[in-house]
Amino acid sequence: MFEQSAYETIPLSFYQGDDVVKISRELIGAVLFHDTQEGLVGGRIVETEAYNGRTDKACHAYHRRTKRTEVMYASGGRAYIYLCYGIHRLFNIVTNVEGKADAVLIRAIEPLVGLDLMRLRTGKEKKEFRLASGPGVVGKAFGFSTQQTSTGLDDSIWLEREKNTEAVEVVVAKRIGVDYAEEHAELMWRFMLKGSKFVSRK
DNA sequence: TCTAAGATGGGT
DNA sequence: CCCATCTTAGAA
Repeated sequence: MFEQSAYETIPLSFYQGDDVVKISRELIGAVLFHDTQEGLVGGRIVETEAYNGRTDKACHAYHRRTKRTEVMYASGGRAYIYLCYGIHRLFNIVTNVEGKADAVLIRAIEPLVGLDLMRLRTGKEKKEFRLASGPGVVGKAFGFSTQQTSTGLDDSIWLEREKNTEAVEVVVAKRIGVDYAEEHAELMWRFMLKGSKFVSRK
């Protein structure tokens, strides 16, 4: 469960670090919130992927700077939300300093707050461990829209972490759905909370 | 302008 | 395996 007093909001400075792979790993166990008129939802991040604009063929911003990816070039601590396959809204956290296009894709979440609202958004029959077990359903359960891209993570969308950082066991793996990235598809840049049943299915 | 393809998910 | 669905990037 979520014991509020044991958590603190992650400051924007955290996201401005220069190692997106390290940040991706450190975000495992953090709690993501989204407050809307419909209500508050929140949950523990159990799966992430790192994308690096300068060295990574899988990254949308690899050797290009377009209208869609412009937000990735901003300083860390904003949302990058885009439409995938014309259907899904994928939520990313922009990292690094201005000019460096890095981001962390949030792939799966363990629901903690606002489960009824998540079920309303994703479909009544949803099992709890499938409510946000994939980047597409994370976007759906949390009610993200592409218009929120570039929103700062210090307002209606924010993250919290435990004050006394406990050792979190993290599993490392290849990223999903990036076969087009050739040799970079092999990078072990996906991170999961060890033993979590809330991760995306294979 | 035109078009192919995509950091997916759910159903058959 | 198949397909929904629509923006975006890059080509023409």
